Amino acid sequence: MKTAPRAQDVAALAKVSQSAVSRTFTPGASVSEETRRKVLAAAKMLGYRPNALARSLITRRSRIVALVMSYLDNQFYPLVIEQLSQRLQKAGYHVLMFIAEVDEEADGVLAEILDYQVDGIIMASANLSPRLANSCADLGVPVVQFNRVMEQRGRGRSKISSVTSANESGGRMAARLLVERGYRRIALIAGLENASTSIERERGFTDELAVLEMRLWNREVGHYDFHRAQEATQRLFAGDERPDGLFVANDHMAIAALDMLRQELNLKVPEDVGVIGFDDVPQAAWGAYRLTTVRQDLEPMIDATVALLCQQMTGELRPADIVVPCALVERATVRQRPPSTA
Amino acid sequence: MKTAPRAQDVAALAKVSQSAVSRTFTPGASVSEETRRKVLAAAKMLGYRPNALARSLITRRSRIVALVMSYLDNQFYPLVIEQLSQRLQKAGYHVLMFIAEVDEEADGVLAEILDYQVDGIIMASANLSPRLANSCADLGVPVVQFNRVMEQRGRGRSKISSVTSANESGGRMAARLLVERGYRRIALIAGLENASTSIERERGFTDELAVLEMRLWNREVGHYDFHRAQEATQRLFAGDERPDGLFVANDHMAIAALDMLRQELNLKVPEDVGVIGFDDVPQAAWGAYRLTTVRQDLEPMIDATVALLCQQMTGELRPADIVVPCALVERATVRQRPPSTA
DNA sequence: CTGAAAGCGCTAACAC
DNA sequence: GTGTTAGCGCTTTCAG
Repeated sequence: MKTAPRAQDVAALAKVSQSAVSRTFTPGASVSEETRRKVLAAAKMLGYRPNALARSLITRRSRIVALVMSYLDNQFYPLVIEQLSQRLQKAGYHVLMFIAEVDEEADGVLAEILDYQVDGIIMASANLSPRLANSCADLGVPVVQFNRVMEQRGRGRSKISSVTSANESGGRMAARLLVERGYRRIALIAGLENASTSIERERGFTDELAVLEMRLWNREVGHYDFHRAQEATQRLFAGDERPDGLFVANDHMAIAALDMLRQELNLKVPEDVGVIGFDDVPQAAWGAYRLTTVRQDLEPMIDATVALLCQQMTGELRPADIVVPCALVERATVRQRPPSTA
Repeated sequence: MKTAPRAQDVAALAKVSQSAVSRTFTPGASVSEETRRKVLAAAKMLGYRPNALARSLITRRSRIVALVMSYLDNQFYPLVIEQLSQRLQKAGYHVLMFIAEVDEEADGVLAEILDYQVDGIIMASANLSPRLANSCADLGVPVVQFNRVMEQRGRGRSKISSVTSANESGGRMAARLLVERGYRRIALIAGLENASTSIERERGFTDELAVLEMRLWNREVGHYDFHRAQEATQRLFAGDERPDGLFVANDHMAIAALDMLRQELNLKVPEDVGVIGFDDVPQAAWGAYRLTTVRQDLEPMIDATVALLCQQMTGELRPADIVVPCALVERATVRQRPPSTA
C-alpha cells in the first residue's frame, strides 16, 4: 500500500519543475511540446493523476455538484438521478448524493453539503428553506430546484432557479379529459399538502372543473405514498355515492389506486371509474396497468436543469424559472367515449 | 457574494489562535471550556464551518465514499441507493455517485473517483476489472462489490470484498418449487451472460433440476432489460411445445414476461404457465402481478456492505466475501398444488 | 516557456 | 491547554 505519487515525484522523474507538471495537467496552460511529452511519460510510469482536492482548494472550484433527493420509491426519481448524473458527468462535474427524509426541510444536510465546497446544488423533490436559499446565494453557490418551486413564487426576483413542468396546465388537461368522457362524480387524490407539484396539479384540476361548471366530488391526500394512497382510495370509495372519475397526483399513487379499485373493490376501470395519473413513469405503460396519465417530459427538464446550473456556475446567467410543457398520454384507464346512456 | 469565513477570521474575532479554532472543531482535541465557548460564539456569528476539502487534504481522509451503479430501471437499485446513502450519511460519510453504462467495465469512471481521494468504493451492479481492483488495493482504498463477485471467485485471497445473496441457493429453491408444483417443461430467462448474479442463479437452477432428474426445456437471455425480456419470452413461447414453467433471473424481467404472457400470448398464469422471479422488488407485490419470487434480503445486505466498508476503511478488517440467504416468497404466479390430472 | 516562491484553509507536531 | 510552525498537493503569480 504505497501512497499515491505527487506532482513532485513526476517532476523529479521527468527532470522538470513541479510547475511544469501542473501546467501539463492544466488545460490551456503554456507548455512546450517537449516538456509535455516528458511529463506525460513520467506521469504514466508512476500512474500519476492530480489530486482533485488539492486542486479545488486553490482554484476554488470543486467540480462537485450536490444532488438532494427523496422519494426514491417513486420511479420518476431514479430516472432523474440517472439522467442528471450522466449529464453532469459529461459536463465534467461529479455528483455528491444526499437522501433527505421525505417531508423534512433539507437544512441539516445542506450545511454538510456546503462544507464540501460544492459548485452547485440541485434539489429534487426536496424543500429548501428561504433562509438557506439566501445563504447559498450569499456564498455564490447556485441552486436549482427540480420539480419543486419555492412558496412565494413570482414575488420579486427569486435567488434560486427552478425547473418544473406545467403542473397546473397538466391538471387542467386531466379535468377536461375526464369530463369530456362523461365522468361526473370526480374525485382527487392529492400528494403532499406542502409540495408545489401537488398543489399546482390540484389547482389546475379544480379550476378547470369550475370552468366546466363542475365541482370536485371528493378529495383525499395520499402523501405521495403507495400504501397511504390505497387507504385514500378506500376512503374515497367507502360511501354510497361512489366517485366515477379519479385524478391522482402522480402515477405511483395512481397505480396503488388501480390495484385497490380492481383487486379489493372489484370495480372496473375504465367502465366504473376512470383514472388519470401524472408523470408517465415506466410502470404506467406496463401491460397490467396501461395508465392514462399526464407526462412530465423528463429530457427537456434535465436539459434545462443542467444548462441552468452550468451557466450559473460559470456566472453567465442569473437565476430563472423554467417551465416545461406536459402532454396527455391516453392509454386504457379512461374510456374512449362517453357512455351512450349519458 | 461574500467569501466564506475562514478559521483565521474566527480566531481573530474570538481573540484566540487559529489552532484553537481548529481544535474546537476537531472531536477529541483538548480545548478548555472557556476557549471552546468563545470560539463557538465567534463561529456562529460569522457562520463559520470548516472547509472539508482543506481538512481532507491534510488528514488524508475525505470521508467520501464512491458509489458506482447502473440499471436504475430495475427498482432494486434505487432502494440500494436510498438505503446505502442513508446509512453512510449516518456513519459520517458522503456519497459520490457515478452511473456506469450498463455492461461496460467501470474503469474510466474509477480513475476520476480516485482523483477525489475517496475513502472507499462501493460497486453495485457494475464490474470491476482485476487490474483496477489491484490498483485500489495498492492505494489502500477498500472496495466492496454489492451484488456482484469477481470472476475468479475462491481462487486465493481476493483483494476486494463482496456482498451477495445466496444466488445459487435461490436458484435451487425456484427449481424445486416449480417441479414440486407439477410444472414439467421448464424454461429460463437469464440476465446478463457476464453478470455473476445471473450466472449463479442459473447454475443453481439447472443443477437442482438435474438433481430432480429433469432438464431445462429452453433458455433465452433477457439482458436484465424489460423490452429484451419480453422478446425473450416471445421466442421461448414461439414454438409448438410451449414451456409451462419459467424462472426469470430478476423481477424486473419477470414482470415483463408476465405482461407478455398474459396480454400478448393470452396465457393464464399460474394455470398455463408458472413464473418465478428474483429480488422481490416492491412491484412484485403489486396487485396486478403478485409475483412469486426469491427475495434478496436488502437490509442485511446493506448492513454487511456498510459494516465491511467502514471496518476496512478504519483498517480493522481484511477483505471478505459475505453471502446473505435468500427466501422464497410465494404469491400468485405459481399454482398452490400440482394439477390433479398429473 | 520555465522555475522559484507564495499560499489555498486547514491539522498536527512541537514547544511553552 | 495554547500558540507557533510546518506542511498536505496543488495552482498561480512573478522573474528570468
